[in-house]
Amino acid sequence: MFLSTFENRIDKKGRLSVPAPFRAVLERRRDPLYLFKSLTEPCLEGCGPERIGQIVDAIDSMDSLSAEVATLQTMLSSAQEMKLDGEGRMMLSGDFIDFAELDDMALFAGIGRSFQIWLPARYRERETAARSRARTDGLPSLRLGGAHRPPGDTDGRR
Amino acid sequence: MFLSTFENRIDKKGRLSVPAPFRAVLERRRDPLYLFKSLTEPCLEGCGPERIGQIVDAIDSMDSLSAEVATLQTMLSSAQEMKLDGEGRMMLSGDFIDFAELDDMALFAGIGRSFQIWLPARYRERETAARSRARTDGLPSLRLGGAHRPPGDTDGRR
DNA sequence: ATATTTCCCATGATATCCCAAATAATCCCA
DNA sequence: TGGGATTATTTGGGATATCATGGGAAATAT
Repeated sequence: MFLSTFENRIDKKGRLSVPAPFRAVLERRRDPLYLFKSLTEPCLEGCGPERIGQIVDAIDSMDSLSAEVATLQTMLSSAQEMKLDGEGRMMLSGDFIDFAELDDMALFAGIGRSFQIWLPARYRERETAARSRARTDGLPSLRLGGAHRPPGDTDGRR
Repeated sequence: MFLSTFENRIDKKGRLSVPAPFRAVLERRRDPLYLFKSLTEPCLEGCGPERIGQIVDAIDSMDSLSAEVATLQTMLSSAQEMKLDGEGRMMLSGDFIDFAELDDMALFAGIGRSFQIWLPARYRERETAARSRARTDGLPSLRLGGAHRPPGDTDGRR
């Protein structure tokens, strides 16, 4: 799972360290890292191959003429497999830098099965907005059930 | 179950002992400990992996454009898996310390399936406020044996 | 040839490990 | 029941390892 946030520097050669905990998630499965442009927000998304596969499968199962398919294809066509150097750094293409409007710092935000890369200031704005929404609107309805498991269920989920 | 309150010192390296009874709860299941910033209050929340997994799964099953997803992502992005040293201590990041406005003492308050970490003075304020509310407004309706929530109950608990 | 990328090693900051001291809780026997 | 001993737990500090970062040199491409 990709969790937590990390803020790393983009050096003058354009290199950016992938946070060690995120690398560990990928290396445990010997997975390469893919980055692509978010469809909905000015940030980059990072994930392993299984998520890319899910998108491919979703496209295959849809009407190939639909607008949704065109949208998903946009994600795939922006995706790059990132190669990391010996120290776990990647080089961001100018296209990626421009899209996320990054300058010399990048903020990695883990969201479970994937993570995002943001301009730090922009991420913080968004976080503040989410927190004030949570205070006024309440928390999202999560079926944080737990209460209904039958006795003996030891909950093997991760 | 996480119960009772404990007050421990944050040493100058930023280390904080997790109360032994709380560690016992996690170790019995061989669960790691996760901390994240509360969405609504100036405190940290601690839990095991099952709650994190519920959030991850909820995100995957929701409309990824909704505000609720952004809120849940904020929770995950603030979550960290805490590694404990041989003595059962964790290192609090500066972000966590700032968010909960902790200085050199931290109060752990067990609330069943999770616990909270507060600045001790702030926790006590809150506790007395809650007690006086209970006297003036009456008790919230408690329905023990809660296995019977009707479908659609959104479960505002945290 | 010139610019860019990749590889390699150095460095400082910070987290982790390991052992020891201090404090608090528990036990046991009178 | 009391008090001393034993154990569990918390706290402290030094040594070690990890990680982000920076820069030079080699390799690759333009």
